[in-house]
Amino acid sequence: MKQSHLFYKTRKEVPSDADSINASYLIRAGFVEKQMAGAYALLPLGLRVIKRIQNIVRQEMDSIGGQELLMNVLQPKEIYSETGRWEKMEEILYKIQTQNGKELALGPTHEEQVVTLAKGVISSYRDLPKAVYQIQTKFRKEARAKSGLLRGREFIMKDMYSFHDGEEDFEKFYELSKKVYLKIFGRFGLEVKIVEASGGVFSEFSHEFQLLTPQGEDEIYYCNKCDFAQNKEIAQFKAGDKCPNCDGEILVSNGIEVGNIFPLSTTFAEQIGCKYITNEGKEQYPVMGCYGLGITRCLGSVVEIMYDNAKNRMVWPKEVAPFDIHIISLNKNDIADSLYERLGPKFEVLYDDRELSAGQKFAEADLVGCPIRLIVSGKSLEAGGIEVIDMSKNSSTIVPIENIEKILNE
RNA sequence: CGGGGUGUAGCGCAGCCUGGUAGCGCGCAUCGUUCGGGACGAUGAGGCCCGCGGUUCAAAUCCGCGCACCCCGACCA
Repeated sequence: MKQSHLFYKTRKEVPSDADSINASYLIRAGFVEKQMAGAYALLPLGLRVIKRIQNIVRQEMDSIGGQELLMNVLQPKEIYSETGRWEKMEEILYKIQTQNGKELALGPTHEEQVVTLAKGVISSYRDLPKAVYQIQTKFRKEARAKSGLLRGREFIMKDMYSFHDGEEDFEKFYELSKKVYLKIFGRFGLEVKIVEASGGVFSEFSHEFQLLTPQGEDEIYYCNKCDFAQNKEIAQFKAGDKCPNCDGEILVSNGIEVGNIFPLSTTFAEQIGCKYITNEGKEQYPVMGCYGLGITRCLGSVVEIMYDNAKNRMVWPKEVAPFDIHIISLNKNDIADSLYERLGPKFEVLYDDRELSAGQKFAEADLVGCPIRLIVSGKSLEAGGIEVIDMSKNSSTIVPIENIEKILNE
């Protein structure tokens, strides 16, 4: 992508209604634009990061047997009739009507629909286990949207639902999902903690994936030695208490909930009447789990952790960067053009082909935040080639033009 | 939902108290000089002053009612 064509504009000043580091940065750098409280448009740069996040999630969900499908944003009131959640989730549901007065909600989550779909698919223990997921925009009527992309009224979420023949099989899958979630967040460059939490309107308990950071809204109590961690909602501790599982000490931190998984038992299946015949010929309800992961929230979280506010500089983790490589030519020259032609097909490349001052190009490049920067200038050519900067290490080397691919592939 | 604050050019703001030609910075356009860390000069374009109603010869400015946004709470997969 030539930067002169890119649909974006960086800003020197942040809109005064930006309420968080992630919103300030993402707007300033031209990744998102705010439509209203809790609703952000993804501009090309932001969407590139989102797509990479989504693809990592897809890969990992597929790796444990998940199958992608896409359910509906429009949910007729009737699908809630057996679960009673039309009333229970009253405060969160955006309700609308068709031209005939039929009542609908904009989907905040999809247990009702997925179980209804499963009724048509699962009739024997031979049909189990099954796991389906979708990546979709969800709508929740937040009383107070805030923290930029971290708490929106409209946000992209991955939600997976699994169906099992018995608790034992469910538990195996549930534990597997924890591992794969940690792997996913690791690929985003995020170190998260698994935290015990309440189940809300879903189940008795749940597990949250919390990114410990002062910017988070949640309060987490965790052990400094072992894996013990609980959400404030259920924690009976205070800072300095002894860990119940080892001789460690309980610490407190804020956290951003980037994922949340719930054991649903057979509750929804029973309510909606989804059953199958076991290998002993008996009717049984499948044991279910649901597995949420906030896609747009992850975008915001990566920024909260990685953005250097003092230097106005971002370095995206390699796997989610909007572009792999940023070519910056400081003087209009054919060498940079041909380098772009060469690398373009092999990498995701952003090429700053504009005629601007070096300072302005560098300042904007710091905002875009590509992990690798290639500088083509009179100075670099005199020194023998292209300057290659690994932004995460801040290391710079001059590489002869013909060796560029070799270096980049390392 | 309760308390507080703010709405003026694409963005950041001043002007409002004390009514009288709508301003500054960034960004944008043209020209020239610059050219390895958001350069400089000159010229120029760009406005439903949040909306509706009221007071007044005259309203961005005063009064009333809405709406939106932000902050602090309450709530929250």
